[in-house]
Amino acid sequence: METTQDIIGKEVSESNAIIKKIRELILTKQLEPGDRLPAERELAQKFDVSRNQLRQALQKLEFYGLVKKYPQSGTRVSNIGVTALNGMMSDILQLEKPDFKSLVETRIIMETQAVRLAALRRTDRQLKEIEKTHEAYKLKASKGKDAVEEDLMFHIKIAEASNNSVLRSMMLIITPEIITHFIKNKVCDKEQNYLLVEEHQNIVNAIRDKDADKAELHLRDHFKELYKYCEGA
Amino acid sequence: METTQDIIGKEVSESNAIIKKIRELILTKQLEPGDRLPAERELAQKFDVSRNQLRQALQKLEFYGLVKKYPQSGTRVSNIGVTALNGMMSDILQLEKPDFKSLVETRIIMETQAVRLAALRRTDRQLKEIEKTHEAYKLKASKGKDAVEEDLMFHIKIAEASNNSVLRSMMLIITPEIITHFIKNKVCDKEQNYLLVEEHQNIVNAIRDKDADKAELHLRDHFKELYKYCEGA
DNA sequence: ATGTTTTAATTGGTCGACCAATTTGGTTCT
DNA sequence: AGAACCAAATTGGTCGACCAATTAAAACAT
Repeated sequence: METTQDIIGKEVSESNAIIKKIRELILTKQLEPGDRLPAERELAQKFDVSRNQLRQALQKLEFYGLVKKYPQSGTRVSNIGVTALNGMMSDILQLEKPDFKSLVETRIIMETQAVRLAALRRTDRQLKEIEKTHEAYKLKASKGKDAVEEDLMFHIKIAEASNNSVLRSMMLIITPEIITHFIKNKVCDKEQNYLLVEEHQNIVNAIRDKDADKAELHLRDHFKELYKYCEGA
Repeated sequence: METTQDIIGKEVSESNAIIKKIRELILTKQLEPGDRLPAERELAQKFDVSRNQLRQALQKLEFYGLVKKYPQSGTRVSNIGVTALNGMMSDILQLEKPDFKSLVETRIIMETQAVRLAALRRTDRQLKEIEKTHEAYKLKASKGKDAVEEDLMFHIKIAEASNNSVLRSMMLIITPEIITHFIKNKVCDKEQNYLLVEEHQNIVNAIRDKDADKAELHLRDHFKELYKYCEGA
């Protein structure tokens, strides 16, 4: 990240330099999938960097699942083959800060499916949660106030009800950035709030009735404006 | 994250305890959105934990965009409202290790859309990349070898060609876990490889022709088996 | 009074030393 | 010879001290 990708910031370039060196070790067969990496102190010295910098690089690699640390034992290269390791490391080195359009686009993609799953799999408990956040949104909106966060929480609860842990995590990751952008740019059109409330209600009803098609339909409807905005951004 | 979520492992419970305390500060208005957090040393002492443990918790919060660090200056709570902060923190505390079914399901969701975008937006350069990885896959498969990683790299290149940075990042995050699982469980059915090669070729062709519908169709076809497997898992 | 410069205190980041768990090789006992 | 065990060395994790950048207040000049 910032937020999503790099976690750190200042020393990201240093991290990347270290990752490049590790990739080189793999490409030259000095290090193979499944191998134990040299000890952190040793590697740090070999690369002529501080152990902290090395650890940050390893953390990034672990985040992307390319290495796995075993406390008090060692760090192992994931056993996923040289091709994948090399390819993914190269990809990671090129990661860029996510643009807002991509963010929204991805959110729409994930959520149109999440809402289907939610309709099919939601528990009663989860339905109640959704209804609760919907009530909170209605309340705020009826007062003519900004309700961006309540809106997003509503959608997060839907992702939760999809009972897909990965989908849920990913919604969590991208949501704050979207909220921030909305608040910054004052996108929230308060006049339309009464309309959005109705759309939310339609979605809630569809999920209650376990009607996946209807749920997806209403969600797409709900996202029409957002999609337009996102295209323009 | 164990890979995706938690980054650390051992002290994850300690991190969560700290996050709970921070959430409490927010709920009791001792800390409001946009505020500067107390200094790390100060907070650590207040919570009676080491500064390291506190920093790990903050790192997790920053990853999810709930907090932003400003070097040599301070850490600020994201300006996204109490409702969202409280809700998301509670969600983060409940994050679980992703199950394989969710992983594959999410991958299918993302990629069926990614392939559409790739067909529409791919550059010539990206088309070439896709073809290159396809060739690598063909080669390996024709030798009757496992080609799980080459397969996944092919799909990663498609995600790249979607020119959606978020989609790309997320594919990168979930791919290694999928590869690992496949290799472990020897899912790779070598006999079907020639079939998969043809399916890949169809997808490549559709992307080359910039035919989004056809691309999606062939991808869905390609995923049929995978989907069945995932349902059973 | 006001605007500018200096200075002291506070910040998150970094470093090297230390810790406990794990591994490993040798030693001993059977 | 083989198995069980123990101790020394190696591991990633943790801690407290230090660093440079930032900030805010105090001192000064106008």
